[in-house]
Amino acid sequence: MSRRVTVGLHATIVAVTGDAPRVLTVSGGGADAGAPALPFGPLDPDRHRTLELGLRAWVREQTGMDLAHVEQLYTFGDRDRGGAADGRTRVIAVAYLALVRERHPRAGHSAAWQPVYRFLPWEDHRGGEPALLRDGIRPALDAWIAGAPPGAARRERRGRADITFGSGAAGWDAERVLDRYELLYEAGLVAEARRGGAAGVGGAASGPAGFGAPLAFDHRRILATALGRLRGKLKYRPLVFELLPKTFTLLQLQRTVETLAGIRLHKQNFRRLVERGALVEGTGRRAPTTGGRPAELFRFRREVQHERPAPGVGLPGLPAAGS
Amino acid sequence: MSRRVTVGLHATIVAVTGDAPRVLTVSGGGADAGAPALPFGPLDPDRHRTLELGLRAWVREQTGMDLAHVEQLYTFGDRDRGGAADGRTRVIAVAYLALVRERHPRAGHSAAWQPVYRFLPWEDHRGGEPALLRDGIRPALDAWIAGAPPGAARRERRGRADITFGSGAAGWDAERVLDRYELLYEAGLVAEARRGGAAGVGGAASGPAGFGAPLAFDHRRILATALGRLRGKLKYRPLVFELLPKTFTLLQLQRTVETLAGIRLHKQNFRRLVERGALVEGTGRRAPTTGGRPAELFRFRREVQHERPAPGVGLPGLPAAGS
DNA sequence: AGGGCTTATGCTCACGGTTAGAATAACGTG
DNA sequence: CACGTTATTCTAACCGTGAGCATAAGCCCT
Repeated sequence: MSRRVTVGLHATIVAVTGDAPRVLTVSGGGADAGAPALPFGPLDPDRHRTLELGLRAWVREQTGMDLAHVEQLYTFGDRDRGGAADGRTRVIAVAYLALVRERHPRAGHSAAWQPVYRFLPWEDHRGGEPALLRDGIRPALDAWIAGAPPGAARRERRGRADITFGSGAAGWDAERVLDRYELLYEAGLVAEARRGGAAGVGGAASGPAGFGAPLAFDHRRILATALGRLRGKLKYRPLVFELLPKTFTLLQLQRTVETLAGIRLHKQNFRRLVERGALVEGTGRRAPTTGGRPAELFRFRREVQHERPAPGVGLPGLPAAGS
Repeated sequence: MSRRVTVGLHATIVAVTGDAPRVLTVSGGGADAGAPALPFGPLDPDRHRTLELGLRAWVREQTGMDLAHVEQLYTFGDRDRGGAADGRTRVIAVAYLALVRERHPRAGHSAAWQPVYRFLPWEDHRGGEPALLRDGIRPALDAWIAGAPPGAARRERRGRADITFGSGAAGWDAERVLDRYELLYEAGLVAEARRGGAAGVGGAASGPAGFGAPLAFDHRRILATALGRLRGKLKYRPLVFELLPKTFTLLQLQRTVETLAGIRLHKQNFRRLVERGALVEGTGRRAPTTGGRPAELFRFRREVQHERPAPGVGLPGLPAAGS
């Protein structure tokens, strides 16, 4: 007995290229043959003065990348979360979210950018509700619901599915990414659940591998946490600008937000929000035209953070916070 | 070298009694002679299957209390955060927020309830802006601002002070509890900063001990994190009801929210919000009268969590989320 | 040069929720 | 029974959002 405790520092590094949010992965290890993993490494209590510095050091070593915006997400510590080489070490995972502007994987490292929606395909609603949700996930969830004994237990399952997947009166809540992943995990509809030992409804309903591509260990849970947090924070913090070049058109800005939020937004209203919120200022210049009237290039007004309490881009549903 | 790593589990246990939010403390240790501390203990990798179970075990042992609602707050891991007995152990602190209904300290333990606003007196705005803020903190912050070299550095300090303490155009943002504490820490205006080694403006401006009563280690930072998170979450999660008896009047509910938020609310509108939000349902019964027309007793409608995406009590400024 | 296509940008209108307060109801007390 | 106190109902002004129309400014084609 008397296991050791190790603290792992895990990075969910997100960028947006073209019309897809991407996450940086390294070639995975662990029980599952080679599912990709998030970059991580153990805290070195001698060398790392703070957790965040330790994280940056590991990321630089594994991916050759220097991180700008970094924030802590959550700490995972269940005994069965995996992540330990042997059974004698207890690995506590402190997970971080990092946003980077460009897409420089840097050669010589095994790191690669993967579309976030490969791992969480049910989260992308920009083209309406994904077919996977209608044809795959909802039926499988119905089976899971029907698998509970009638009465309170079944109503409980139905209520959770309705609220997290927006089937009921309330619509789709883009922020509940983690709730959805955890529900699928409990229902045995993601590959990780088989490893972890959740019961599930059996293999047939969800296909042999479960929905979405798996990540090593509990890293898909971390990714879900990151996406949910990011979506929530967009509304009241000017995070998008960490992902954009220094100047950009309003459509670029809108597309980046839509890409992360997984939903489409009304163009004119979006424009009104960011302009009225004084989040951006026009440079006189125009963007290289792409077929129509050329758009003006804007730049982020950093001062906003010292002017208004909660500057964000405002997603529908929730009215914009602050002022 | 080659220090050991330990994971500490820290509990911020909050209750509301009368008109004050309270936090459970144990008799402190550490460098500062006996400042109270939050209950905490190290993770035992053999006995504690999850972090939360470990936390519950420690709290039961130290205070004799069983926790209901528990959520993770943040993980603190700076090398200089204190919390280690000797210099050879690196203690990572995973902090939790717990809400309990009643006020049962349980004899035989050193635990005691302390008013939260003893440690963060500038956070209570129910009676208007506290005198301490006007006469003590703002002048001291002005001195700190003036202590920076003129130009960008000084503007930067002024901007931060304005936004966190609401001096500028934007008003007081109740949620920025942590920002305010950290600003005071950096400015050397809380006792812990002297221990930690922040520069500060000198003792005279802030009094010999700094503003507010100190806690051991970095526990006041944890408390600030907890209060900020709690205030934020009130708006979109029905957390208040964890702090109230099973039945309560609408005024009791309002007072509890006000107590935590540190601001006064408009009575009629508050009532409309919770009723329209279907957060509560009336029992036919009336409360024992306290001077005026007797109020109806209400109870929390747990079903709400399965009906609406973000049920909360709604604070002013922000429109109620969801639906 | 002009028509047609595409994207950018400006503007309006209706709706719903919030703010703030008046007005009324129901109880105890002197 | 008038009065003070608290509960509860209702109203009017205001603001932000949701949605769509209309116009501007480029390109490409004939």
